[in-house]
Order: sequence, then structure tokens, then C-alpha cells
Amino acid sequence: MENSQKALVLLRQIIRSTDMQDKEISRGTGVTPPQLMVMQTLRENTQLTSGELAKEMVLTQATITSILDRLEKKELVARERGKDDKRKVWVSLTDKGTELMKGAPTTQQDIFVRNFEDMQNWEQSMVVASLERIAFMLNAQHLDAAPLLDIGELDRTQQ
Amino acid sequence: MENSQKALVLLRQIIRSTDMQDKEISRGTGVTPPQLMVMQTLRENTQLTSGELAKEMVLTQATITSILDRLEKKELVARERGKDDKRKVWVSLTDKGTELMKGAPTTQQDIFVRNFEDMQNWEQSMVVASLERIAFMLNAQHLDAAPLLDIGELDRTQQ
DNA sequence: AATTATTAATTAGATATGCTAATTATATTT
DNA sequence: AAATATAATTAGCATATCTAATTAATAATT
Repeated sequence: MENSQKALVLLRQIIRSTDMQDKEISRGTGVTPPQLMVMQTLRENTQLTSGELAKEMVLTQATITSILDRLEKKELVARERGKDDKRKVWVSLTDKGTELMKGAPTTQQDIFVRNFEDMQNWEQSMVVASLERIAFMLNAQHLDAAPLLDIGELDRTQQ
Repeated sequence: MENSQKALVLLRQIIRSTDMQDKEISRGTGVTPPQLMVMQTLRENTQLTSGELAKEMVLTQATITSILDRLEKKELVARERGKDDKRKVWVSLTDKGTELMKGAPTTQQDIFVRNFEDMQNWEQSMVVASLERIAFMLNAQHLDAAPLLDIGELDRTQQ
């Protein structure tokens, strides 16, 4: 088989694998994958407005609103109207939400990290370099397909 | 940053990237991502029963049924009751469905393949080896989390 | 200053996903 | 023949996601 074909098959396998992990976490925590992704984004950014969240996750504001509604009902996130600019709504994890994020999600990552660290140093570097290559190619691909769109996106991924 | 952290970030980036590509294809073809995935699976396997499809995609039969309903209404797939065993329903792409699969989806892959083939041979091998490593680690991870489950799954990915 | 335009978020309404449980039809077993 | 198993569908529910319309607040313009 061609190397490129192998790469594609492996990529699909990897994506499938993480997808199933997500579902597993989801079942374990009682939080759906999209909800979990919102929470992960919040964990990394402390405070975001609905709009920023939507942009970051490439979803409509309306979609984010409905996901937040459900997360708020479970008391995993809190909304607070902006004091400076009252149109804005700042979203953040509650204590309960932070607590939940300390559980299952990291466990999975820990396993990955443990396995990863079992590799020789040269192999680790090789893997990282390869992933960088792939990420770059996929990005180029995306740019090919949508030439003018979202410069912001490009900036962000290159930081 | 740790190598393992870098790897995680890159993986997330890659998944995000392919995710957005899927959405793009979806917009271009008027077929939703899950529907597209069903069609891809069918393209690779010519003929499958609903049940086999469900197993392959790790979804419930009920879910597959509803996706097939919509694909059938668009005349992209056809259902045929099994003659030998009348409980089974064989699903396949229609001409129209096959035609559609020749368009956008492959275009995206083509870009990837072209980029990939621009790499030196040693680099191609490196990337494939790395992806294999990752795929294996993610699989191990999955097994750690769900020890006894789905031997069939394991068989399939190791073929 | 008053009007107009823009921005931020929500609501309303539609379609699609995905689940579990129940149902229908056919095959297999005892 | 009766009981059990299998394949697919249906029904009913919660969620996700979109577009279009609405509400509220801020910014810009005349």
C-alpha cells in the first residue's frame, strides 16, 4: 500500500479512537461530548464570553447558548453579565465543574502520557515532528479549500 | 513544554482540523457528517446489512435506521431485503450516491496525498511509523479503560 | 441629542443524531 | 409446534446544530 494511503487509514483510526474515548468519558461523567468540549475550553481560558466560545469552537452563538443552558442547569458553569459592557456574558466553570474536570478526562490523558513517556527520547521527538508535519499539511489543505476565510484561525494555530 | 504535552496539543489540532474539513464537505454536498460517514463505509464495503453498518460505526441499529431513512429519501443509498434471509436488509450506494462520493470528499484527500507525496521518502516512513505508534497507544488506552469488551474491535483494527 | 447602525446574546422553530425500550417479522432450536 | 434468538424498524426522548427573528446595549453619524 502507498505510504499516503497508510497515513490516511491510520489517521482515521486515530480519530475514531479518540472519538470513542470521548464517548466513554461522556458516559462516565454524564456530560455529553460537546458539553465536555465547552468545559475543556473554559478550563484553558478561565473566562470567556459566549461569543468567544462560539468562535473558538467554530459553532454558532445559538448553539453555544443552548449547550450553556444545559451546563448551567447542572451547575457546572456560571454566567455573569458583564459590568463594563452589559451586552456581554462571561462564562466560567463553577467549583463543581472544575472538580469534575479533574476526574475522568485527565485519567485518559494520563494513560496516554505514561505510554508516551515510555518511549525513547529520539522516538518522542520523531512522533512530535511527524504530528507537526501532519497538522501543517491539514491546515494547508484547509486553506486550499477556504482561501480567504479566517486569518484569525491561522494566527491562533501558529502561536 | 513536555514532548507528551506537545503531542496532545498537536493531536487535538489535527482532529479539529479534520473535523472542520468534514463540516466543509458536508456543506458542499448537502449531506451531514454522519450520513457521509455511512456512505464512505458503504463505498469501501459495497454491500452491508444495517446491522453490520451499525457495528462497523459503533452506533445503535436504531440510529443507523434513521440515517438510512434520510439517505434513502435523497436516493443516495438503496435498501434491499435479503432473499436468502428475509430478516436482513442489504444496503448499497445508488449510482447517484456513488457519483456524489467521487466529488468533494476525494478532492480533500487528494490535496492531502499530494502534500504527503511531496515529502522525502524517509520522512514519509517516519510519519507513518509515528502514526502507527500513536494509533497503538490510543488503542492500548482504550483497552485499559474497557478491558474485556469488544474483542471483535481489536481484531478488526489489527488486520 | 436623536437617530441609525452595530454588536452580544437569546429565543423560536426546524432538522438531525443518538439512545433505550417495544414491536414485527423471520430463523433456529428444542 | 412452541420457545427462543436475530434483524430491522418504530416510538419516544434528550441533545445538538442551524437560520432567522428578537431584545438589549453600545457606538457612530448626522
